[in-house]
Amino acid sequence: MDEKNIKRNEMLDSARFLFKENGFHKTKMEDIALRAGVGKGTLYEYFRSKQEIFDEACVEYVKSIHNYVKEISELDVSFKDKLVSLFKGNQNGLEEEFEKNPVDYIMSYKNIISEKFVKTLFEYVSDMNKIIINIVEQGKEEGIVIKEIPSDIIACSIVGTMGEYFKLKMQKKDYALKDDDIIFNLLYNGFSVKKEI
Amino acid sequence: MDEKNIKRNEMLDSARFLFKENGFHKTKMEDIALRAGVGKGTLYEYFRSKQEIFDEACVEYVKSIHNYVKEISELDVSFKDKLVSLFKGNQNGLEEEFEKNPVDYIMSYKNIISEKFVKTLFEYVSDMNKIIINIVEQGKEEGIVIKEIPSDIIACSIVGTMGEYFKLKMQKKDYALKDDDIIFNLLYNGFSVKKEI
Amino acid sequence: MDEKNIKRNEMLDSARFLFKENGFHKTKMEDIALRAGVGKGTLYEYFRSKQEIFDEACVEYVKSIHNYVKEISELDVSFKDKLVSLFKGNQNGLEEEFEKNPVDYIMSYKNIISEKFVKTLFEYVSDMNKIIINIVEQGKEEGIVIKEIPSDIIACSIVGTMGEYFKLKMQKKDYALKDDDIIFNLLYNGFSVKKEI
Amino acid sequence: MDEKNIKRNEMLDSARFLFKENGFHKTKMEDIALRAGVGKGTLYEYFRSKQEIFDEACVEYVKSIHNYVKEISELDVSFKDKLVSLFKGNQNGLEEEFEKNPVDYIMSYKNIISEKFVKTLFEYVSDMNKIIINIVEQGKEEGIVIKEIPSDIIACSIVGTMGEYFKLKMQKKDYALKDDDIIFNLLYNGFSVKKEI
DNA sequence: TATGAATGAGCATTCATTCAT
DNA sequence: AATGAATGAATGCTCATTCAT
Repeated sequence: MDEKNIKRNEMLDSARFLFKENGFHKTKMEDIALRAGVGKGTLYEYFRSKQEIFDEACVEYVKSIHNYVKEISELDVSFKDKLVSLFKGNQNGLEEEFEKNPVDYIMSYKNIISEKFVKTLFEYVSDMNKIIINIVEQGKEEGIVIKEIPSDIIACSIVGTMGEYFKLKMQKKDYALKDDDIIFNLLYNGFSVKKEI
Repeated sequence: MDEKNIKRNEMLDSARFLFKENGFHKTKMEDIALRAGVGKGTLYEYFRSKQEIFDEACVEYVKSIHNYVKEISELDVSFKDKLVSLFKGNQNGLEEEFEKNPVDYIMSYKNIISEKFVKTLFEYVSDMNKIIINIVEQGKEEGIVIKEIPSDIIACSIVGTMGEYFKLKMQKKDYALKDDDIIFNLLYNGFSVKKEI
Repeated sequence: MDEKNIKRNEMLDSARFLFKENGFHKTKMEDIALRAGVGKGTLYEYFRSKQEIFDEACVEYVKSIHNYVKEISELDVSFKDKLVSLFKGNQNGLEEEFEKNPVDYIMSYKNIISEKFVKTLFEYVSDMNKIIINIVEQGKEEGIVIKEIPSDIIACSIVGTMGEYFKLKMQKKDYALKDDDIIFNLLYNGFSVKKEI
Repeated sequence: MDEKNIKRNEMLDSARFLFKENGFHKTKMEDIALRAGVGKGTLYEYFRSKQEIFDEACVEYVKSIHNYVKEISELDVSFKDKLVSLFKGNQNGLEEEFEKNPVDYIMSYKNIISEKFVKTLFEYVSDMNKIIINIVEQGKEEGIVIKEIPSDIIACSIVGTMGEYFKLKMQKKDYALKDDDIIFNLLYNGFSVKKEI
């Protein structure tokens, strides 16, 4: 039965790769089967339809990000360390997964993912938001984050900046590690010139 | 000739609406024609193919954002006012346009948009990035933005935060105008508690 | 009213040229109109349909061959001269018309020409056969053609040889006028070596 | 693999029948499939397109005539016997095949057959001409055919007469076997009255 | 259980024809 | 009378899915 699951995952991996590479409609069941090294009919022994494969692949994707964020949030470390960990995401083999914000990911597939899965996925995303907000609130408790700013807005800033920064990093050839420090400093202190007395 | 262009735009609008609503593959030429109030054949008098309609609609979309940003950048106002204007985008009927970052938009359609148009679109995006960076540099000249932080990283922060904030706003039922102030303050000063002497 | 007929013929000529060049299905009404220098709608002022244009063009073609043969048959000249005239057909601007035997022509279009016109055309062809047979019979009366051979079979030989000879001539670069004599001799005396006494 | 070829041929036969009966454009893929007793999609498992089916059917047709002629030419029999065999073609189930001269056949489809196949077909035809000319030259060697007449012109006469004679035979209800003798005599000795001494 | 040959619903596209100007 | 923009019926082809082996 475990062997069955291994095979299933191989198919799902083929599918994920091809969906990412060529999109849903340009990916044919035959391609998936070929890449997974099985017959076309076999796919239907493990999945009800192409749609189901796609749905599962999507859930898998969003789940992986969710788990990643959840794991970080549950570490017994400081707010700052959690923030750093979140930003390192793309250095752990998850790069390609993180190239797209989960919400944008879902939105771009909203006409392809089965309706009920869209709901599931948004639940994951909503949960992720809560987790991020929890991290922010840990920062407030630690006296690092200003209590007066609503946590959801701070989460916005963190997530948005993080996403754009990822994109920048990916295309930047002269990316330097110190850029990471700069981005943290930016989040902490903003970009305005501080008037010294 | 102008009349011809009006009709053309009506068709393009129908198409845009349906593509946005149902995606490329679920949108049939017949649907587009029906919604535009013309015959199926008429579409082919104005466009070579479904693909061409889609490409044009995409370009139109990215162009509209590009123009919006460009216009703001060319205003004879302060850095701060330009920033404010960028953030108001979604209050001018462009909301639905701005619901997605252009890069994510292009990426989500990268398997559908014709290759040559993907290139065109990325040129627009690249130009938009430059425009935003220019605005940041105006801020530096005005002595408002810290010169030591690379402008592209600041742009990241602005664009990313802006995007996420838009999403938050759209789903927030109790959105208050003061939230706008909060987000600006966040960008300017970050979220860290400032130690007073 | 005569002017009307001139225009009509211009359209028919365009059509004939294009049908011959590209075939029925690759010839669009728009092409015919364009070549005739009129609007697409105008074609429908003069003809009921594309089919009608095609039918008329075909009839015109077969009629032209029929008339050519008929005219020759009615000349007040000897059998031999009539035969020579028939063979000269392709030297009078009718070459391209004669490149195909009318029967083959009709057969190759039997699925395109309207049924009632196929009938008409075969009547023309049948009449042409009779005319050729009449010419052969004139030859018999003149004591030149052997009376014992059925005239229709002789007509076969003349028409078939003539057709193939035309094809040969068209592709032959070193065609010499004396070839014409050879072919006549062949028809008259066959190809067998004659045993002299 | 052989089974696959049998099926393929069944489809090709359906297609050939329908193309012959109704022409290329009036023959729908669905009709071909229906007649072959397979699904529409199956046709595309065996052929790339309707065009490919048509091309193959044409090649098959011209090939069959070519082979027929080639086989006769390679028999170890006299010139006369080869000629007789050629004229019997239509008594061996090839009738319907021979109803049209291959050149006329190709010409009538020149706008439908793929260009590269037209070339292939004309190569077959050209080869057939050479074969016929070889037969004529055998006749010369045997001392039966007059050496002074160019062989290609004699071939013209044979092929042309043969073609027309076939047509006549097909429509003749009172066709008699002795007609065959008459036609041979005609080819050998022509139609002119011979002056006896 | 695994397979891939067979299937046919579904859709983009073409082009003869119409009709308002 | 002449036009050409608008039309939609008609059809080739794709590919997810089935099922006999």
